[in-house]
Amino acid sequence: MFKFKIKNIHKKSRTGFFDTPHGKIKTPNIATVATHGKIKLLTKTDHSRANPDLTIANTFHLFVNNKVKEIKKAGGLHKWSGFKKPIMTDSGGFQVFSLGWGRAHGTGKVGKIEIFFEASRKFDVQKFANNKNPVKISEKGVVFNYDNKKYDFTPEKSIKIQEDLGADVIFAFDECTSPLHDHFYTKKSMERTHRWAVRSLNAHKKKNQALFGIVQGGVFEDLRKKSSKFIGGLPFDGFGIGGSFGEKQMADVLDWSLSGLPEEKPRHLLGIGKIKDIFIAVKEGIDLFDCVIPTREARHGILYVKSGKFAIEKGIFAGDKKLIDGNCGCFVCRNKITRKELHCYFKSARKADNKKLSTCDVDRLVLGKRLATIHNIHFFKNLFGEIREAIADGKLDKLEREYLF
RNA sequence: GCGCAGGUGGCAGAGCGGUCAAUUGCAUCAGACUGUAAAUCUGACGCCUUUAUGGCUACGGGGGUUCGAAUCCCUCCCUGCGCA
Repeated sequence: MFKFKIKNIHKKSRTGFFDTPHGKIKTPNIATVATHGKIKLLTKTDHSRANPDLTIANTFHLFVNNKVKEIKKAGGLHKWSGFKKPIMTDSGGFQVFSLGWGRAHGTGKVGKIEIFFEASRKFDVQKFANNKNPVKISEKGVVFNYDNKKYDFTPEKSIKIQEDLGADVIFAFDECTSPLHDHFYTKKSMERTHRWAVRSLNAHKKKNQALFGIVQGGVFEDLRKKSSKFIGGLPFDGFGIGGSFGEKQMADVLDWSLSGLPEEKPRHLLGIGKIKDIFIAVKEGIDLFDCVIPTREARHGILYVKSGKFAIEKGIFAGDKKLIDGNCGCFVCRNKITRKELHCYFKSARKADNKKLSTCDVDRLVLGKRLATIHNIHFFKNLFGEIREAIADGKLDKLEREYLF
């Protein structure tokens, strides 16, 4: 189980197959984010229409929403959700950041240059003070302060929950650092994450689940290399590259992060990403991704097309009788649903005069968002199909030029 | 014809003597979203420019009261409802 077979290598890129109890994952590939075990807004039928190759659910959010017992009782995420292909679960390590320093710092994990400047100027102001972080981190683990309740998490607990959830691939519990953290903090955090990685390994008993360790180290070369070597030396089934990035440093950070990992095991770049970043990462040798972009942006009315993404709510689409993409094979385009129709679904449900939306309006709006979600998932699935083909043909650069993002 | 209620920026609709170029929503335009606090959030939205505690034109038309009017008065025009 969990054999990873590399099929083609072109420069640093590779294609391959990763065996899981729910089938082979062709790599490179992307997991569609299904935080609560299901893709937001999609029905079961929608799910099979979108037909992602794999999904990733979230340990923290399922736990906080009291779903774990129910899912365990049903026999795990696959039976509970009806999705028969590979599923991953994230450990909750990202929420240590997104609900913690991310909120305190007001930043995402991919830092923008301006924010660095801002931060260096204001670093000692209260905004960045420790007491602003609603997540308390200690050697033992983490206490989340979420929704006015406290939740204790430890590596052991995260693994236990992930075993109950029963995904094919699970992740070690880590701390995702903020791009605004300095070398000192990032180092301390990384070392703690390393100790948590060992604890996660020791806690993991169910051998029908692959456990991936996570490389940290922020934007710092020495830390990334050290983390890569340390985590790469542990008997994980695969590896996640986690933590924060500078917006312009993706390639470097990946190069350092992969430097100590064994070639023959899969590498998953956690939470990335944008089309540009995906190409950068594949060229560095990343095999797996997951990202909220396809689904979240769909809900925000952004449709992906090879020539760039566009916002379907814009006025120019009110009378546009073209398909989203004439060459697209997704459920929406195959069924000849036009941009005009989609525009209508998104716009028809706007509330007026402070009135609440009628149920009917909400249904139409949600229909638009569902269709957009199905299209975008297909777009990314198709992108990865083309990436695999291009790597095999040694034409990845040519393919990258076709995607105008 | 009489009575009543109204006429405010692309639309809906606040304001009812100064702090009003005018709340708010929609529409429009621009932007954001990277291991989902997100079916979300941000900005612009009369015209002009040296982009400013700047200038100009504006709340149906005209006239008036007032230091000052979208806000009060007169008149005309228009709309809706009721009665003839």
